[in-house]
Amino acid sequence: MVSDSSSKRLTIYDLARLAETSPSTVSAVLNGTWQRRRISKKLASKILSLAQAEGYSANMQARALRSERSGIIGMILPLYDNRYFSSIAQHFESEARRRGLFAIVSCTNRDPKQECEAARMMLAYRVECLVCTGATDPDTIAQMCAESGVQSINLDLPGSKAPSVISNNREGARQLTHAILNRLVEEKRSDDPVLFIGGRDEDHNTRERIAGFKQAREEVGLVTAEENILPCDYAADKAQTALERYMLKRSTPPSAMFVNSTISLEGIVRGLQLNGYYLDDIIFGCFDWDPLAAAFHPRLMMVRQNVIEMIDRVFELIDTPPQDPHLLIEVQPEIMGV
Amino acid sequence: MVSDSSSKRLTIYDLARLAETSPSTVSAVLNGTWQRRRISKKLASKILSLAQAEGYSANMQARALRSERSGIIGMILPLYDNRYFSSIAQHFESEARRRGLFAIVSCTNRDPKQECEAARMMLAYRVECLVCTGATDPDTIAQMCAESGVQSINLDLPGSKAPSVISNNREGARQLTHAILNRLVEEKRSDDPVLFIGGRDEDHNTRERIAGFKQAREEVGLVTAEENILPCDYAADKAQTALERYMLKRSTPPSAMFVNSTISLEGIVRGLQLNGYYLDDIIFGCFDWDPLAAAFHPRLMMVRQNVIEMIDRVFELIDTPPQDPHLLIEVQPEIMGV
DNA sequence: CTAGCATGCACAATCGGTTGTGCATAGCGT
DNA sequence: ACGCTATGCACAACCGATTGTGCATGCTAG
Repeated sequence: MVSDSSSKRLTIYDLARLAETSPSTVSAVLNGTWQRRRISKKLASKILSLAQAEGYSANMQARALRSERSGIIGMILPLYDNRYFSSIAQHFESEARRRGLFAIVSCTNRDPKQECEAARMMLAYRVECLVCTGATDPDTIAQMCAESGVQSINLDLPGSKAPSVISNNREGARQLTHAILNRLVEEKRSDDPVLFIGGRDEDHNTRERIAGFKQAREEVGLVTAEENILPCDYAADKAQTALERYMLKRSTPPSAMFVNSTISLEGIVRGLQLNGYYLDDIIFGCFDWDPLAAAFHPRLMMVRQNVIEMIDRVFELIDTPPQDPHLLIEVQPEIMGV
Repeated sequence: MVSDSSSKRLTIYDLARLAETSPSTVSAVLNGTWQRRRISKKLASKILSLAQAEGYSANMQARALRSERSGIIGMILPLYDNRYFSSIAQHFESEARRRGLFAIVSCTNRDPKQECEAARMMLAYRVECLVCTGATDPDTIAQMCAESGVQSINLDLPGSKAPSVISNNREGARQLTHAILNRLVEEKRSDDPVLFIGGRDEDHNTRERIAGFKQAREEVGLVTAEENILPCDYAADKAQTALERYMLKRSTPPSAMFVNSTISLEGIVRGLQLNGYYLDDIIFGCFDWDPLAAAFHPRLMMVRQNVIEMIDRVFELIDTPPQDPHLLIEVQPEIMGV
């Protein structure tokens, strides 16, 4: 490693001087097109070993500028801090890496303005594709991408201007609800009501989950009272107060609850603990997955969305872009702890 | 919005044609140096509104290439999937955004090879600074950065070739241990042993935490037997089997445990549940923070590292790079649930 | 002996910005 | 009327790669 004392980094021009050849030849060798350009094997290996020895690393900005390919793929994400979104980020990254792409992920706090701003930044950095995860307003972003000629894909929440990959929320909710109801039967409490709590009723996923919940109950001959459906938003505090308000009318907590995310579960559990209720007898079904929570509670069943398959589907869409922007791919989640 | 049907994006040359001026003028106006270049206010606002109307967005690759400033700041991270690391990523991102920088975060699975590879990529994209979080081998990366003339900073785990920002692990552990011991006294079980479990004894943080643990016990006149210190690595399975092996000699679980991360806690709780032990009486102190876990267990105390302050310190170091690469900044964590 | 092709490489334009410099014109003082 | 400065902008070089094209040279075939 000769690394100049000058902090300037090596360019193909430096390598060309060192190898006594031309920059274009160095470029061809380093980006693998040298056979097509009929560079001799001898010169090629000379340049390669030189580059190695000197620790050359290509300036991606220059490459991107000239080749019109940034090598970057972007994702916007609501939050990192739950197992679902963080594993989405993680798999997205490693899958991108496997394909020689550099993944950049931006966290937008479920805020449409931040989503737009992040998308604008990503487009400025000339991402080759933008994956829009759990966006509150996916269509605006899809529109921005389309105007820049950049492919976009929706993940977790569907949109109408770009293909979408989501979980089969209805079927997952149906299965989770059946699991809850079976557990009630096993424990001879089949007449007790089940409370659905958490999520937003404007949001596609919540609506589907409510539909699955009702459908499962219908399938065993139960009708669902609207008062037992509480889409009070996701936040822990909202869920906690919603439950407290619900319980004003009754003296005991519901024997079973369908909780629409771990963050809602957090509020609910905290509220019940604070009020001195014994938790272990309550049957929880949570449409989300957190192994630490699952370890703590014996009657907690969880839906684990199939992140690996979802990310695979996303990259398949990237490889062969579909014609239909309404394309909706639903991936089956798994019920844990039944 | 006139957006050409041609998918080509607008450049300063297009804007110059539209505004009947020169590209250099457009550039000066758009990057704010127009006053210094004595462009008339009239022309400036004409160009600005044109850029707005046409939805111009600068090509960051071109800008970075010419100005030698990518506007990118990088971070490598072991994992996303716990509250500590995910909030590090989240605050890093928003703080970077506040400073007009674009954050890119890469997940390296505690694997030195992946860490190196990610650092290489980041350097190829000409990050202006690299923050190295919880790296297994921070010095190698600091070395790579130094050779490229890029500033680097260690976070969470210290290194010797770049300044480091970490939690005050020893003091945090000392306080957590005191909290555990106080609880034992309150519950009249002060003679029961306390088990330290989880972490790696090669790792700086674990060593410090063990030291803090022992120190706290010493301060109340207790000596710590080495058999009660089990740095069995972080993974859930490792912790589970380590605890099971430990319990072969005794019939009941320890009344109190100092658990060195939520991932270890997961294995321990799961193991105890599987073996039918009643958890709620066990006092847990966990050097990590997870509000959902905290909601579930009444006797779980947790250490919440002060991520916001740590990230602030990191950016202060970026703003005014210190001369001494051995600089170690320790941030006080907070004990939750005492 | 020479046309013709393959081989091996160098030249130069280009991507889209940034920035040092230079050149008009206008305004001002004397 | 003349010189001087201030104003307002355009020119062109450059950042570091990629890539179409062209020019020697060597070899083969006729």
